[in-house]
Amino acid sequence: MASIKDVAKRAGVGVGTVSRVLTNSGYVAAKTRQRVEKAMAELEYYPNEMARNLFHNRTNIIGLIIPDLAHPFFGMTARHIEMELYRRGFKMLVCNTIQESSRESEFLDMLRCHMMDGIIMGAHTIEVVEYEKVHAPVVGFDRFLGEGIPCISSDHEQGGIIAARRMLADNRKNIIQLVGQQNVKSPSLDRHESFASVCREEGALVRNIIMPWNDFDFHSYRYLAEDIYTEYPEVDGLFAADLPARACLGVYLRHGRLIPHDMSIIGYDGSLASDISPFRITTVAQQIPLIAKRLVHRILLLIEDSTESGQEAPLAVLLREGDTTLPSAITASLEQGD
Amino acid sequence: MASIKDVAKRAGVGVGTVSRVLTNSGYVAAKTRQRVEKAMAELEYYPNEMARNLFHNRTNIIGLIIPDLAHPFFGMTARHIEMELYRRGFKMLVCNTIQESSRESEFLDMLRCHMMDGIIMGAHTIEVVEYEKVHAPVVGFDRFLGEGIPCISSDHEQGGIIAARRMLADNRKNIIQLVGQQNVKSPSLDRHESFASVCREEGALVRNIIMPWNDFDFHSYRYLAEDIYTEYPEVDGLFAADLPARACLGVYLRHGRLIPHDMSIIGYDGSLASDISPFRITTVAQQIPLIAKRLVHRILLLIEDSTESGQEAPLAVLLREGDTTLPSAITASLEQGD
DNA sequence: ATGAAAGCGCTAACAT
DNA sequence: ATGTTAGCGCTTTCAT
Repeated sequence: MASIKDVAKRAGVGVGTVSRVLTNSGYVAAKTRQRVEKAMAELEYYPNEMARNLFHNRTNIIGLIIPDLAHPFFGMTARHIEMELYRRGFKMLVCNTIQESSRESEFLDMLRCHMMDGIIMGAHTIEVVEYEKVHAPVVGFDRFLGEGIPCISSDHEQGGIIAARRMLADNRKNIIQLVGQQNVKSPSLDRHESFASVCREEGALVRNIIMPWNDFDFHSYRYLAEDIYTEYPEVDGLFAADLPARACLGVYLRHGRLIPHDMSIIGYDGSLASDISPFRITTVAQQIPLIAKRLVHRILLLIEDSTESGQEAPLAVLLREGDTTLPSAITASLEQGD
Repeated sequence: MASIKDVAKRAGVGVGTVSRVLTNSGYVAAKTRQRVEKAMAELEYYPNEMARNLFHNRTNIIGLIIPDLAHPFFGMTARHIEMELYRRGFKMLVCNTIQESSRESEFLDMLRCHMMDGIIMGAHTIEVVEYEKVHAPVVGFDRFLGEGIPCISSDHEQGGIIAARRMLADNRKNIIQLVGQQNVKSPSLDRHESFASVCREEGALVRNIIMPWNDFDFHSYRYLAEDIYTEYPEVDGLFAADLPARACLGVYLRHGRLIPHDMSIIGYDGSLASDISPFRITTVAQQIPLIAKRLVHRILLLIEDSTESGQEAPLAVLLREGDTTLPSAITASLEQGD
């Protein structure tokens, strides 16, 4: 592999000159530049990034820690983050934690080792304490990492309210809400409280069911849905993340429930899992491209100026109508006091 | 940030000694080691990976180029590749090409710049020629990159045959097959030929419909499915990748077709998109974890010894029964000459 | 305008 | 057993 020295020798100049044409800095005579460029081409020279990184103390790599790339929501988020990073001249290194907190820790160590310039942290595994000690750029994605650490997330409280209103518009009274494990402090949990309280204010019954695991195996969701059906066949409203919502949809349908006539199902996230056929799930959609943009914006800001701080307003979520809530005509008539 | 020099100074030793305790090599007295370790702890020292990389001429980073992380098949594949790489002490840098060939090229340049130790190439954008000139470890995922470059893929020819047999077992005669754009040479295209020829041997009619784009927008699939229904309402068999298969499922159902009674649908890939509720799609599943293992194995082999070559046998695919083909009892009776 | 040289942080060979 | 030193390939002063 040709190095800068080889190029310099071949062009009959010093390495400094080669470096100057490489970086387009300082003075270099037009014909010297030509000679250097010719030498580069002939040697198929590519500047060694590792050496440059060492010098600049920067890799232009951002780490992304998420639970699981195979989950539709995280896959889509990762995709948008990568595109946004690319637009800004950065690359993305991914870490799937798959529920192993050791992985999260090791990835953090890589940050301390200057392997990455910063980390976007979207998994829900280890303790928050660790992060306060990492003296390097970190931004949380749906996760509170400590006082000084920015956190980007959707307005989940509003999300719960939107879901509740939609549920009430369908006149549902006997509602189940599926709640994920709460091992860490995440703003996304806010939706459960706001959902329940809005529903209850209107006199509906809301039961919270905690999902016992934390991985994203669709089969587990199916079993859970089956259990729920067995225990609560009379339920008329269900609020859950897109994937478990879909599992419930399948089970209740199979047991003969007419959806949306007998029962409304509202998903959360707005991932591909809600938008697929047959039966689009009515869902509270997060604005994934926007989330990605904010995350990237924030982490790069932090890299430029590590004193940057300050939280920002959560991002709006949007109700997306599907086939699992009553068509608007019916809903409207209900509201007029059906 | 503390460097090795700081540690050496604080421990009252030379940098060589510090390096020796760091790498566990050479001789170092027990109590010297202790002093060094104490100094490291006090300074919160983390060895600088960039410097190490420069010295070893290795980053332990593997690049993954794929069309789109948000696509269920690629998201799942990326997840397994990352896990496998991690197990072997490597990290994964991702590039979504999103149909932009410039992205593929730029990523390739990063390989030449020693930013990565190797690349797993699974996108379908630029010309093959470029790859023959990259003098660095590359392995293709479902893509032929040239003579010397290993390619890992499923046995797609067999996949087509399996799908065809299953279709025929349901006694289907009027079949549509959805075919992706063929901008590059990919073994995955083999399934279309084998599928069609097996079906035709048995006297079934097979129409190929080329999908006009190359991105993975579910809405586009839905429109296409609608067009297909309009033009071919009488079709009784459909073979397509999981996502378009699902789009067709939705459209045909909505138009009142009974599935699987009136019509069989067989997907391809075995991604989450086939396994979700309601209606599991009968699909020819690729063994994604195994593919990931092979890809990683291959690329690491190539890194150890760049003369490594030789193709390997394609990976078996598995039929996974779902709700879009006839239940086996009915199928069996058909086979006995119903 | 250009060459020489110092240094980024680390490792490994070479002294002692 | 340990300190010293020469690179790894690049960038950036600092002379000239």
